[in-house]
Amino acid sequence: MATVRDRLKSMIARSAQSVAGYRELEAEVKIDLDIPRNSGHGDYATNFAFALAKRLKQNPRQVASEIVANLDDSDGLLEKAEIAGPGFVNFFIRPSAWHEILREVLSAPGKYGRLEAQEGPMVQVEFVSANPTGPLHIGHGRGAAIGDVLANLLEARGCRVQREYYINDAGNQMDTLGRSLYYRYLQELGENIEFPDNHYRGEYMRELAREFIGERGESFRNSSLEDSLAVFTEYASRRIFEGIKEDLDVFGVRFDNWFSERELHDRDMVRKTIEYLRERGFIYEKEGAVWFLSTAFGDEKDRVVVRANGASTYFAADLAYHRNKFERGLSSVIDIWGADHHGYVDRMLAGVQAMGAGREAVRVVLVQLVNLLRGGQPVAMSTRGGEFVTLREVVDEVGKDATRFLFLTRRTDSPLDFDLEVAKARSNDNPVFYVQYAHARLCSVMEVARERGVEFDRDRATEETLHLLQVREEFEIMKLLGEYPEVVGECVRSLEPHYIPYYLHQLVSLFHGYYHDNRILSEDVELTKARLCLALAIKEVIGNALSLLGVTAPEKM
RNA sequence: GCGCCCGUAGCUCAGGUGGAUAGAGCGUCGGACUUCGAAUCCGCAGGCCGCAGGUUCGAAUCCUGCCGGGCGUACCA
Repeated sequence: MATVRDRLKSMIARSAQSVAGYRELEAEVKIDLDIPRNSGHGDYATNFAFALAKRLKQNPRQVASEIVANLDDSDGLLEKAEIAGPGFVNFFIRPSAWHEILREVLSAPGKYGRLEAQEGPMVQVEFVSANPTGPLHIGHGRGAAIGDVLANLLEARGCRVQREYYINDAGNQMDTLGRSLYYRYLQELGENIEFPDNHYRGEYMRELAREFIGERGESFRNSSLEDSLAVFTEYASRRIFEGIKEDLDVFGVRFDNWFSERELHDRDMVRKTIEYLRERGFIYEKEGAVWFLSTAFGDEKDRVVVRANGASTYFAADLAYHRNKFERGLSSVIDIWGADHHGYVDRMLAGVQAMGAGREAVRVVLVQLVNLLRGGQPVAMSTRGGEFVTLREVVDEVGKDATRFLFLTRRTDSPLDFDLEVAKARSNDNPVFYVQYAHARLCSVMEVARERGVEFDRDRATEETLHLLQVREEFEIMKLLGEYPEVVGECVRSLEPHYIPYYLHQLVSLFHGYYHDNRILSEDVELTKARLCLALAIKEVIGNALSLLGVTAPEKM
């Protein structure tokens, strides 16, 4: 069943068919429904007549009146439609239409707001992809939460989704990592050597060195760095990567696929990709290096793929990686990157196009950085520098739910100040608890209803019963429940999850106010049933939305 | 210097592809528990939407230029 909004929208579209000249413009002039701030302007309003009139060079009010005159409301959805001001059309929905929403929410537990799985192409969401050179920090956590939730949202809209993590387990940094462990190893064994600059000096490297000694002994003390580097590199990256997986698990993030950069090199995919691009005319040599002609697709300058010293660049591997995605049959890829990589977007999209994929085959979501604060003071966050707070520490202290909710309550586009002291100290005052409390409260009401022996069948509420819901707040809530699928859809359209937390806050706020002024369980048996339906529907939507966010919906707290 | 993102209430932030009187949370101040959960609710105060132009029936939203922040500008990853 379609939402009230969708039904109204298609009713307008049908009506507009009768406006001369609309058919030619149908694709360009979208029908947009607003919920007016002022309830005197109806339940929904559209400025559609303005847009259409402008294209047709007609009077907006004239167009509006034609649309209104031709509305075919065979379902009886409307109470009335009015033309207002210079050409707005305001729609007043027949109140009983809102009651139908409850039936829809309650008819399929866990399904409301979700679309049936579709056969369309798989969408891949690639996220986190942190180098295995240190534990995940809080910035990775934000990317993890956003990627995970975008994947959930896509699934809710019926997409098949694959979650992938790209492991940068190749290149200089791996050698640096191995050397870092080697030096810490020697230090732990009492050797008086200096730890070199520009290496990974975090405390976790000392711990790894101690564990290495425990497992592998001291025999590497006398072997040269050259001889043992591979051993240290393998050990460090493997152990760190295990830690990353564990941290993600604790944070409630799972992946379908872990893709190794090293594998690309081992299978000679980097060189083959460069040759592939060369055949297509996008590769040339200059100053001893091999260049990719990314300016052909709007990048500001061409990019090196093989350096003069013969080593390929990280970008070359990324080209090979994306080519591999296409070879796997993916036609829709969402890359989630830290905003500090924004300068990288143009060249990557150039590469995508050079490989013959459409520019829209890869969408890049830039997640702004997290400024970690402690009592208002910035905390240094460099992996090599050492002193930083890990995602794990934050999750252990603030909690998975609150951390995720905080990450998701802002546009991905917007930098985030995450103050540890504030997050910890106010943990009971966090917006997430406001929402969770409503859920727990609703569960509690259900429990009391059961104890009192209220007979109530969620699937069998009659129309007459539901129509007992006539309080203003009840209509507001039902109407908002009806908007939920639209909110999920908007998140997917914009690749912005933050609409969900804001929606939840709005819904829960209405509920708390309603709950305060009205008794759900009363002597009036039929009204009680009706209100239990409403309560259950609210609980259902809160639960569904929280599950999309990967936040638990507690029955007690 | 150039490029991308961003300037909205004291603070932290929302404000689909321009819509009617600008919205929350926190904080301040003042109220509401004998009841289904007060981790809640109700109310007051708080705004030249960075500045200046432009586009039009209409601009927080689009364009230009300033001012002020963040990030990026590697033959690093």
